[in-house]
Amino acid sequence: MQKRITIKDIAKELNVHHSTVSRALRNDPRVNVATRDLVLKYAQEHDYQTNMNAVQLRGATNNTIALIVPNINHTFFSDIVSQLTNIAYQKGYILSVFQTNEDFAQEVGIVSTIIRQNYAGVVASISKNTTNSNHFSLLKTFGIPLVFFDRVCNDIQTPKVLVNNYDITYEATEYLVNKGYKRIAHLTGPTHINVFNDRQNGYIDALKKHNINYQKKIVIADEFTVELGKSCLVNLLSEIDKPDAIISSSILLTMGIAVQAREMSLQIPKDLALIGFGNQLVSLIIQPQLTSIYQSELEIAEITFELLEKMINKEISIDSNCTRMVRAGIVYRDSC
Amino acid sequence: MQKRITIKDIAKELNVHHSTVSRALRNDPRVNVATRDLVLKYAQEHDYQTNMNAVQLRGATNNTIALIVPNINHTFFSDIVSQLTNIAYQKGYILSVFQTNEDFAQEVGIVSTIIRQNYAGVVASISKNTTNSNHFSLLKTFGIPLVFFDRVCNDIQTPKVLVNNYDITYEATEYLVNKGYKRIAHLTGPTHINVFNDRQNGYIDALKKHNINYQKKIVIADEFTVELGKSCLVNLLSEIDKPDAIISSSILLTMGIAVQAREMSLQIPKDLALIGFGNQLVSLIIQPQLTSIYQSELEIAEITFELLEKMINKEISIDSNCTRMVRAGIVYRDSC
DNA sequence: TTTATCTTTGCACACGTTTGTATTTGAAAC
DNA sequence: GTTTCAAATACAAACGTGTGCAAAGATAAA
Repeated sequence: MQKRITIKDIAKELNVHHSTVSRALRNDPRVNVATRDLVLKYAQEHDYQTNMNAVQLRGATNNTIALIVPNINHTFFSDIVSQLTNIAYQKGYILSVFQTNEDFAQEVGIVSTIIRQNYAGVVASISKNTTNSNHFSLLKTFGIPLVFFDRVCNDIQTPKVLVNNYDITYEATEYLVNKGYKRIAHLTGPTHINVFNDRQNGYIDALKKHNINYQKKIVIADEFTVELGKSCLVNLLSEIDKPDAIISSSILLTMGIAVQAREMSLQIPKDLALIGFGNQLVSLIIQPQLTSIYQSELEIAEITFELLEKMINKEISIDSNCTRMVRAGIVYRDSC
Repeated sequence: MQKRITIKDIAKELNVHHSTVSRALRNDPRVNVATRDLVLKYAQEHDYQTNMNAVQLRGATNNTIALIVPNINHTFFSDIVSQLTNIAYQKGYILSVFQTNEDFAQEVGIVSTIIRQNYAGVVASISKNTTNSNHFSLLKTFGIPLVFFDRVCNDIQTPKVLVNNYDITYEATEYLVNKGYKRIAHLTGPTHINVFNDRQNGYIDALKKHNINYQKKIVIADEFTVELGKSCLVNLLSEIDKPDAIISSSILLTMGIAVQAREMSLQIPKDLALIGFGNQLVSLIIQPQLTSIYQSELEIAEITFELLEKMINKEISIDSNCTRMVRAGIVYRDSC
């Protein structure tokens, strides 16, 4: 392992001052073309790589954007990662992804790391166990642009990209009601997260509007797995007034329900209607194909990046509180 | 946005020298307990965050490990990400994930970024379009530990964690032969990648051993999508000697085949046997459930991290060329 | 030849932190 | 009161790069 080559090494070798080398490397017009080419050639041949720590120490920023997600395993988030990676790359940035694993302590640690390095900006969707937002406001304190998407901290003034979860759940519920289902259950996540709270309210309000008094059937799942989906269905069916339809907030829970229904020889949609958030491959693979709620990960990524880039370029303030809404939609298939 | 607080700010405020503050923050015994507590208290209250650029400029390394993957969307890789994130966190590191999107230029850019910052180490699986490994050897030049997993560059001396693709594909092929299938096709990826090359060789050798002369039915897919899987099956079935079994190298291709078969009213496994790499949720959801080849992402992640950590701690050389093999297995279900 | 103007290069300091060495302080020993 | 020693703190240099300013060198105008 050889020592890292620096601007001073090049300068010494070429008998010029290191400031000349510095300028040459950045195509400063103040340096003679001949010497510039000489420097560039030497740098190229000797694999010179800028030491960004030195550059950033002088106040410059990274060309790296940090993306914080709860769980990269969930299709929604991995799709966001993919889209955002591409957009960022096209715009000259590099995207660096961090997974909190739904763990508050890890989230705090990650934000801390991001602050200690000089990232250009941060895109985040918070963990289920995030109890306070001090670490995120710290980002703002240090002047690092922050955009939330999907799961957000409401008590912090920063741009947010949301999905119209209330509306779409209202619509989905109403759709089931109009199809004749009366005992509609809702399987969702912890309601201290805006996403699940909005969905629950949409569900409740839709039932209210249609004077259906079945609103107690809300099951809060603390984790999203197929197993939990299966046991949820078992529990729901063991009660006196079994549901005849379920709106599920997670694709894995939905799959659990579908699999369990199959194992119990329940017919979908005859015995049980099913409509789930997340329009992924499995929704098409499973029989019957599932009526699903889709969200455009591309659109979310685009808007999120657009806001972040504007913050980085000081076109909008770091304290801006603008909220952008992305519309979800329903893909009608055979499970209702 | 307030100015970032530094060690010197604290020093000035507390009327001590900044070197004392520096020592206090790192619990150096040479500083008085009283002043230490004073410093720590002040730092805490004013949200002091170490400027890692300054620290790293002096030669120190990050506590961050970079993970480079072709595509975070593929379950195999997102599982690796999850596992590796957890392991790294437990060991006091933070994992930062980069997606190359199977693009060589992006891969080069990412490696360059990693070098310019001072990452503690790199874990990588190369892109499909990686034509040379200069950028990776540059990592070694700069003394940054590198471990390859799954898809590797063979021409570079560094630890590698591989899956026994040859053996398992041989085994899978033999299994189909023993089940009575004679016209076994193989749907796989570009064979300049070790993974697909190994699988293809396992397939070919198994057929050879059993004197089956059907080895021309190898289809190289340049991308892994459901759509391509579907069209591949259409093409294969349009030929004279149609296959009666397929070994597929990608879960998405496998799904495409299964969906197309369903649409053409082909019975699996009666009309067509199917065995695919990747044992994921969809393999269980689809009917009939698929016989699949699984690889332990946890085991791969563990071994990879173990090797990387040893390199970081100088327990093994940065030029070590050790190769560790992880065993894949077959889950027997209903598609053969 | 002298003066003015422009091009090119060199110099020195700053960024925030760490660390070896020097200095100060205070107390104990003589 | 002076010396000795240890504890605590201050000083200074270094890491690699960028940049305002000064200086030198070259060219053109007078």
